Amino acid sequence: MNKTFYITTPIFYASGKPQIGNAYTAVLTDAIARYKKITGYDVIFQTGMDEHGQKVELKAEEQNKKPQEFVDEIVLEVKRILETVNVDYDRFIRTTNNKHKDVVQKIFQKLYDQGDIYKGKYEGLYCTPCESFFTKAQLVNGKCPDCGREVHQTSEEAYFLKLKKYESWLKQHILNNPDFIVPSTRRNEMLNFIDKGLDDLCVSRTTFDWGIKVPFDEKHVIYVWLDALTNYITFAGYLTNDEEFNKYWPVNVHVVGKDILRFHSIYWPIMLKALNLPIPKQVFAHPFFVDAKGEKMSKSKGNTLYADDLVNYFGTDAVRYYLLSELGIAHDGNIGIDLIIDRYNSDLANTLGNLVNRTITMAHKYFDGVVYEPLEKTKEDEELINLAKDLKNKVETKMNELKVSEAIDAIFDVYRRSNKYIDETTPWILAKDNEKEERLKTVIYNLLEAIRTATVFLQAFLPETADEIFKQLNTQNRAIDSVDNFDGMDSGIKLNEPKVLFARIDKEKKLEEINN
RNA sequence: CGCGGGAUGGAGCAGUCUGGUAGCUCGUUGGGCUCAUAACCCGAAGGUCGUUGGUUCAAAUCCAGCUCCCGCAACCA
Repeated sequence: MNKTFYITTPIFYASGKPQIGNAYTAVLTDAIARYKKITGYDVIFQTGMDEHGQKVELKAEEQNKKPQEFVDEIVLEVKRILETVNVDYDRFIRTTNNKHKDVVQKIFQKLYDQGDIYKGKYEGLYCTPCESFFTKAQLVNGKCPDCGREVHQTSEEAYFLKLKKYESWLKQHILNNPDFIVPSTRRNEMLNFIDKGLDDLCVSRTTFDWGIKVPFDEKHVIYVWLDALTNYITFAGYLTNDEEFNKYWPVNVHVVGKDILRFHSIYWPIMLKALNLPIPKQVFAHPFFVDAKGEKMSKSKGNTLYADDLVNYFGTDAVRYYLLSELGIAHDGNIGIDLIIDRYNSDLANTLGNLVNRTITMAHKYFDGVVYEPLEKTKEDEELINLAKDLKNKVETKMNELKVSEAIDAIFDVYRRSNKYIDETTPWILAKDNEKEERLKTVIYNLLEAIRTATVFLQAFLPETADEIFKQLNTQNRAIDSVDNFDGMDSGIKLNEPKVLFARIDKEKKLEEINN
């Protein structure tokens, strides 16, 4: 039986169309999941929607819809966007699912019965027209950040989850497991947060209806985190399918945006601990995209980008490539139309596309597209072959550290080196000399095999492009262990016709086209 | 003194733990090549490695101070 690997994205909040940041989280998780799949893991990649809450209720009301009706529509939108960036999830879950609601109520009941949840008073600054509580830090000039009106101190009855009790346990766990929260800079932030002392977490509300009811107190709705975070176990079989639950839980990685790390690395492990369940092996808080000027994207600034628009302009893999290669694990990165065009041209069109095109064209021109067994390898070949053979280990190392952009960079190193190899070996000169025919066959073979090797790994990141390259190479050898001996291209096969993978973009024209 | 991260040629980054010729991608520029998508390959220009002081034969790297930027700071997916 293969080793299991359970990975999740946060569930998307159903208040509107997900923007590029949400798409990034999904694509990043998808890349990791795909990589684990090709390296032989039994993978479950779960994503979905958080469909409850006041905001959803209000949005639905604005559109004269029932909340359920409203979220049913948003689900289609979210799924459509995930499809445009080719996110191949195994499970798409929804918190309005009956089984989920049922298990969440049982969890709430259990935590209440054992004294981890208690009834108290939620005190805070309340804006009556907005029906919302705010913290002091959220206020703008001491007024409500949404409507700008006065807020006043008030309190409502609410249920709380005890955190204090688990504070030192959690801190120890983070200290003892350096990889539990990555990157380390975020880990430090969490430790620092704990050191200030944890206040109990409010887990119910009475100000709206659209949610899961507290089982023994129907005027209370179970508040977002206890409802949303628990999706990771309710859909993994907790209390409903022991066999499956034991197989996949604890989750290997929760991939989250850095804004919601606290909920995943502090509140969530505490909930699990209180339930006497194992906690996640790892929480990965990824950085964010800001616009080309370095400013945060927001609807009011009008600099928001959406994945489906970008895919319209550049295609699925071009967008995936930009997202995955631009952001590392720690620092925020920029995104903008002209930045994407630059990267597209230099990496996808020039380095990769042109390499595949020129190589396959030569194979057709010199040998009618037939692949011949390579003969003796010269010193000239060694560097390329060694680089290609090293790739497996490099990618493995980087992916284990979740350094997706560096893994991609290692793959492109092979493509770059291949372009150089062509100039070193000058096939067009070999082709003029009949006595050099054997050498030319070897050179072409090495190029094809280097491309094939790198493309085996590219599958995880740019699946459509990898498929197209394999198709042009006319090979089905794409398994991870086909790269060990640099002999995965079968001799005797005939390559298919070359087709341009990424046509160069005329920047001026494209910008004009997009702006109109 | 809240905590943490960062400052490296025009841009984005690596190198700092384990001091010893400053590296990569993009851009600019000269050349080469013609298999290819005006592409590819080679060379060049461009950096007092934020700042001040210290340790050392030797500091981007270690130590101390200072300046500027960015995250986190409690219920916001």
